Amino acid sequence: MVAEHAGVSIPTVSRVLNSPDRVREETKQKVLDVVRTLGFYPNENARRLRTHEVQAIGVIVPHIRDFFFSEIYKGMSEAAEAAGVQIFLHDALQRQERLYEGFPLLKSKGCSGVILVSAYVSRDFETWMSRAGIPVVLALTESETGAIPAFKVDDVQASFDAVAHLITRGHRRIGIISGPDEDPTAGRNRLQGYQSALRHYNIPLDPALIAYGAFRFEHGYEGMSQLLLRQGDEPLTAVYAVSDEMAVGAARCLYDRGIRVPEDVSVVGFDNIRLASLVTPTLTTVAQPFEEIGSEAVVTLLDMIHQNITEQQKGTRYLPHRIVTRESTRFYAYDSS
Amino acid sequence: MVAEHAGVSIPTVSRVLNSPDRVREETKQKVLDVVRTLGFYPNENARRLRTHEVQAIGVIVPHIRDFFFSEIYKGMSEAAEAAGVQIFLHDALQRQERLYEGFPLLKSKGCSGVILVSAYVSRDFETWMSRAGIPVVLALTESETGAIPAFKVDDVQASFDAVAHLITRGHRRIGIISGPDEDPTAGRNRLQGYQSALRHYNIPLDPALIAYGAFRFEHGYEGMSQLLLRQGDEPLTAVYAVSDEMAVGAARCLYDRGIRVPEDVSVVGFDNIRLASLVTPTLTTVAQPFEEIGSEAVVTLLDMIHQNITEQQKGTRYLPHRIVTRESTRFYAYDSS
DNA sequence: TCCGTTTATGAAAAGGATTTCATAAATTTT
DNA sequence: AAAATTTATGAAATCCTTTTCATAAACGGA
Repeated sequence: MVAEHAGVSIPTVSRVLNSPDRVREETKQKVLDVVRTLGFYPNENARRLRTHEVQAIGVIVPHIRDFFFSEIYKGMSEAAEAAGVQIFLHDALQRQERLYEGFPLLKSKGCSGVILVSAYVSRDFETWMSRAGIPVVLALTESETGAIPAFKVDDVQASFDAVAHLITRGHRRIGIISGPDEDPTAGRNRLQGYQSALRHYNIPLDPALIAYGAFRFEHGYEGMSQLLLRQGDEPLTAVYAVSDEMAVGAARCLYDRGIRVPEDVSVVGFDNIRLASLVTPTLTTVAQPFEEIGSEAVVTLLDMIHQNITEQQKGTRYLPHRIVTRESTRFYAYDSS
Repeated sequence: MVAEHAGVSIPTVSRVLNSPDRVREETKQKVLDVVRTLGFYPNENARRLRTHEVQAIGVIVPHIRDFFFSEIYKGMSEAAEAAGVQIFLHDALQRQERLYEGFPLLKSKGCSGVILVSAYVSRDFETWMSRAGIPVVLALTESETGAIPAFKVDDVQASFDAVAHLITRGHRRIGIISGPDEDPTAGRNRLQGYQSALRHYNIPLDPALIAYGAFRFEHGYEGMSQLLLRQGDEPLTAVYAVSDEMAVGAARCLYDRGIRVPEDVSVVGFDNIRLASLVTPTLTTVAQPFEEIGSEAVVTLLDMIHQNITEQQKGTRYLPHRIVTRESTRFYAYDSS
């Protein structure tokens, strides 16, 4: 080790860096000077080998290009850094098998635990994960059996609130562009919230006003154009898309057909990614607390690792969502003619 | 180490795991059985401490929320994975000192090299980097001295092309919302490209048509509103913003003032991030080959690491840009009155 | 059968920090 | 001023592997 420029022993340097009060002021300064001059940083591997600190956790995302990724990653990386833990990122590149591969891979790289973001967790997937023998926490998704700790918003309630936002502003003919029916989290749950809001306010459900898509711009566009074709005599006055990206796609579809947002049709999205406030009109949407979800997931995972358990807080914890009102929704006044 | 259940020595276990051909079949099986039974994984810290074979490189970004991050990261992670190398990400959270910290930090974590993305590299910064004693490659930026390998587009030429795109479509009064003047890469260079395009086509330079900003939506908005105030008797018919985000901000500013894009004013951006094709009108822009830049940077860095040199390919390599024509620009027909 | 190779394994060193323990120096107590 | 206590520091052990290096066993050739 180089810091013997200071003319002290190795342990003294270590003490200066770790427990500065246990060393004389004079020596401390001398050592710190050298440390600064040489730009010395202790070797993390050696230090962790000795201290048994956890060194890394893994994060698996289905697709790093998803807009919300950088939001949730921020929360995760801050929590990880605070705990002195390194994050290993694994991008599944939208391929299911790469999602699976991630677990043994990250484990072999030295990750003591894994956070799985957003991906749908089937029963099969769940047994696969448990076989990996490594603590897992879910973010933005949950497991069917509820055996794995998960952090997300209450999709049913959030969806209910989004639709209620429209209903309380006078809308009655409200379409939905939902996620894939196979996806329980962002698909079925959000559809269910939509349906129960309509029921709650005594508005008839019209299957023609339901479209499905896979969260992307194109799917929003396509879904919207289907809804327009199927809406029948009584045109819809509002659309709820279960992702901001789809909402923007839907808005574009309306724009292309000369239908104004929000004057003719109101649009609500889901996520509150940055995109929502950059488009024109800015998007009313359901805000997910991405950063908080990310940091909570990390904290919980680290707890699990330290206590050496695989299921400390079994089940899903719901974090608060909120409706962000922007330009894409407005009151609808029924024609009195 | 627990694997002495197998009745062999520690090095033998190590050999079974690392160079299986150097151990007798029988012993190998015995050891592997125990390894599987006990679910043994070698301690990564100890292994890395010994081998130095750390197989990791660091990536420093000024701000992970920048839209282009996920684009360039994709290229980097693919190249890194192909080489069997782990990426350690360091988000500077927009703070200059965290940018600096990144180098010793990543090094101490075992990174054998670092890619610095997008951040402006002053002379001071450059000496700091060299002091870290670790190979560095730049992406989307370059060093003043040109001593560090860098990958980016030719900003001057790209800028020239963007403005030429407008000029050849009949525009004469063209404003620019440039980057900060202190930023040579995306600031001065792009401004210079703008100026030389105007000169090349014999169009008078009007200082009133130059605004500055820091690449974000708000700065685009603000810059645009300044240009509108200053444009004088002969209103501008086109604006070139040196980032897509700023271009979207500028478009919003125009929208708010009832000026139509592209009917009244054409808008060109820079980057071709996904945002550009999601907004309405979709944005004509200068496409940067983010993925390629990312992967090239990784490949070069790995070369440098393996050859144990700090400056294999000194200087900047320019990758091809291209103009992507979308809805935000159109031909301008001069009033013949 | 004996000797030179090759092969399989173990003992010991190395890697770079932290931590324990012992000791020298400084400080306080009596 | 001597004894007792506290404080600052270094020597050596430790963390867990991998990697020489040495040695014993197995093998082949003459």
